[in-house]
Amino acid sequence: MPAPAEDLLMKSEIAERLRSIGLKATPQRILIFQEILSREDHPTAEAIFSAVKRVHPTLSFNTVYHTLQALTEKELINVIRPVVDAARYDPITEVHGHFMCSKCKRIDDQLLEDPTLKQIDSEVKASGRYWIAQSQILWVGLCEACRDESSGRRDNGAP
Amino acid sequence: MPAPAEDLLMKSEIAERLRSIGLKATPQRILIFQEILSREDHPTAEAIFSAVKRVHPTLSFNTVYHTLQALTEKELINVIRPVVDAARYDPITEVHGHFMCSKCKRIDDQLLEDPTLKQIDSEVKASGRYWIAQSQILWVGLCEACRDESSGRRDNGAP
DNA sequence: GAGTAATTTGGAATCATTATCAGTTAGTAT
DNA sequence: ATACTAACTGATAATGATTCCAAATTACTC
Repeated sequence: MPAPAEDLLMKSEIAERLRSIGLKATPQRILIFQEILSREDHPTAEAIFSAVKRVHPTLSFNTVYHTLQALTEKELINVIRPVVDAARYDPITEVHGHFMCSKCKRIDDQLLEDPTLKQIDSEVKASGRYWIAQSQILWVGLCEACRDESSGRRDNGAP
Repeated sequence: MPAPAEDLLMKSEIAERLRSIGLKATPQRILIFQEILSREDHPTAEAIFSAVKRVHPTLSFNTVYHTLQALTEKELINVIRPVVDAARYDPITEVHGHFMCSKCKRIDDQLLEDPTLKQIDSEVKASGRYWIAQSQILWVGLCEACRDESSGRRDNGAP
């Protein structure tokens, strides 16, 4: 069973996408971008680094950082800054919320059915008082598994 | 002209509030809590530290951190983790959004007139899949002043 | 194919935050 | 009032994430 076409962009397509926004299509960048696009688990820079390093052993951590910065700046990916822990990266660039479990550090997408989030976002953007580059909506707490596990005690995710 | 009563809690009231949630009312904590309550500029731990240090010179940075953690945990204050930079603290604990200028680092409250934010928040909380401890809604971009200043160039607040 | 500006790399530096631990203190019981 | 104890403070050190630096390399343009 072949992977759905939209799930996996070919290297050449990714290269083209990088060039189109004025970034050089280096092998490192292509691999890093491909890695992010293939994941739904909101990986950290560290996680992306170790995944890509497996196929490109000379990759430096610094390159991952720079690439993530560049991609974020060009709005090809989205960055999440959780209340605790390192930044996470997300291939979905349209406005949506996230839930982070402060215990297991998992981040889930929080795609509400109704379009309220998007409405609020465009409302603020339309207010014109600011030029908005990024929106982040984040809930922090305990996921079902961690909540059951630690019944009684509560970790509220304070810094 | 005396300061409005609600603007400035007396030391004894603050002490009482600390004790009521099981925290010792030490002079350091009272001063730190008082400082946060008096400010609307979402100060960093560092900023709180240097303000309180002026009236209590032996205060350590560590104590500020611990106190902020304790107050956040008990939900007496709110913590904001911006996309860039250090954590900010906010005396307003009810759900509201924030806007952060990625250039001058200022954070403004984003109190939308309609109750949509609160609605979304209770919706997610009510969904029951998670135990929510904290909600954070953050827009990052350029404030009016910084936008005008840097006409043409755009800083999108990437990490 | 050569030139050039962007990119990669590794190491070191910085910044925010957390841990350790001995000494001190607030709140309580005597 | 005094003593007790758990909680708190403060100095220092450690950690973890992110950024800076400068030299070597490489993708893209002509």
